[in-house]
Amino acid sequence: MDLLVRKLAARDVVPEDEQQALRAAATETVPYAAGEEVVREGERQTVSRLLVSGLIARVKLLDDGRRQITELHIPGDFVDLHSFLLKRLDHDVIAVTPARLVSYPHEGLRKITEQWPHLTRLLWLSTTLDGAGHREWIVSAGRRTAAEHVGHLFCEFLLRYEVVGLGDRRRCPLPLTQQQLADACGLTPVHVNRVLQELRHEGLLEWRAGELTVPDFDRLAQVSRFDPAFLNLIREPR
Amino acid sequence: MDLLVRKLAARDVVPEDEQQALRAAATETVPYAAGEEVVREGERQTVSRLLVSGLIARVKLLDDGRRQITELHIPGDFVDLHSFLLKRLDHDVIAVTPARLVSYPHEGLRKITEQWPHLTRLLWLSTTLDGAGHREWIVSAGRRTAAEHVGHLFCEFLLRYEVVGLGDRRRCPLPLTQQQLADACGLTPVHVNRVLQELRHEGLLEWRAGELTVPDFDRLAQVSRFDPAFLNLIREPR
DNA sequence: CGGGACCTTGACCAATATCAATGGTCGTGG
DNA sequence: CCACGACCATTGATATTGGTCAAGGTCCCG
Repeated sequence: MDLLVRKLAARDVVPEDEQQALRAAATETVPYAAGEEVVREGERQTVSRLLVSGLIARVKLLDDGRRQITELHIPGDFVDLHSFLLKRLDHDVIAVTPARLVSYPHEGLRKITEQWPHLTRLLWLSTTLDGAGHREWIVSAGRRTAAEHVGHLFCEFLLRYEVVGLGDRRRCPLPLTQQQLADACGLTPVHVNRVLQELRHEGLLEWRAGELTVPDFDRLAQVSRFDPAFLNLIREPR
Repeated sequence: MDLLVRKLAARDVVPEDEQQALRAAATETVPYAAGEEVVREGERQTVSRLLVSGLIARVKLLDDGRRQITELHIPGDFVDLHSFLLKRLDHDVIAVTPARLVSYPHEGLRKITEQWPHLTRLLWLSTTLDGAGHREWIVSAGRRTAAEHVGHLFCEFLLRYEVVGLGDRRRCPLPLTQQQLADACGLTPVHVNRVLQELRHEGLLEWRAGELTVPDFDRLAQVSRFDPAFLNLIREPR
């Protein structure tokens, strides 16, 4: 919850009473094991979930086994706030690492939309930030080279972890396998491996034991054509 | 406006008083010429715009000229409702054909969030539908072949036009150039051309004079691995 | 000590991009 | 009414990126 407030506070003021209203809407905290499914595509949802710890992926599957990760969530992210409105998701949500999620029943979220218009707008904002992230991924998949794509994703991670105070632009957690990174980038694990070697040889990054280290963020950002504008890190009234 | 109601009514009941509240929030209708810019990336917005006629694209540009269309809007779509919350967009919005857009000042939308919680949720829903569309595009760019990608986009168009009553699953407007289609799919115009020939030779589609004709929707959907679930065409309380 | 998951490497291949030309269509002005 | 130019579609030859297949190698954990 605190992490969500930190994330929202990077974009607007979050008054104390709204923070309390949010807190009041939460029910239990549920732990998941690595690889466990949190939400299955198409099933009717009655709660949305906020990630407290761990890493979560939204995964879309094609019938012949092809898979694409469409978003990776870090602590402080609502992993399926959109299920409040969509009711049924178009994708699975799975725990990449062990994770803990706090439930927000839709009933309580509905009450928030009836009593807390500004808080409602902040939650709505949170889903539009997801949308902006999606658009950036479309660009990466459509028009960036494999190396730019991987580098861009890493830059995104560093800044998002920085926002919630769990990393900075030099280092952040990145507990993924190369296979999973490939699924996020729409590449082959073999090719991801080659791209990583290239980036490592150029001294742009290190990635070991689930932790990413980038000695010179600006250089990686430049090589990857990374522009942080899509993160909408501007504090103003919403 | 009627088109927006039709689009929303495909997902929930829209009471008459909410329709009126929406209508009251609109101000003027603005015409745009083909190719004209509607919104420039990064500029502060004070209104959102609903498309009444024509075709609109959201375009992201890289500094070296690469361009990616991240969404195509048909009548009945809010082209930048997300600017109500983001205030500054991460992309340009341009008119592909001559178009007319109705303005909804953010001030009026804010009032809606304060007085019409259910209508607010419907508008929020509308932006999450955009998000679901984005995810499908990520999959297309990352894990579908060029032919599947193009075919998938065409299926999406047919169904979206059907929802607002401006087409059906046999035919719909598609006033794009091959270059623009290439920018939407992250392909080269040359390759898009070859893919189109292939699809045409297999009798899957015709596309002339800005109109798409698909003799057998199910066959194209199957070939393209199209699953309409992401369009969330389910009528239920939100 | 053994097995499994993950990473790495090499050889080869396929999908798509690039480059360069040609031809069609349509609106406009002479 | 015709000629021109602009934009768009098409085609062929060739290049490149990233995929496929297959074989180790490493590391961790039971």
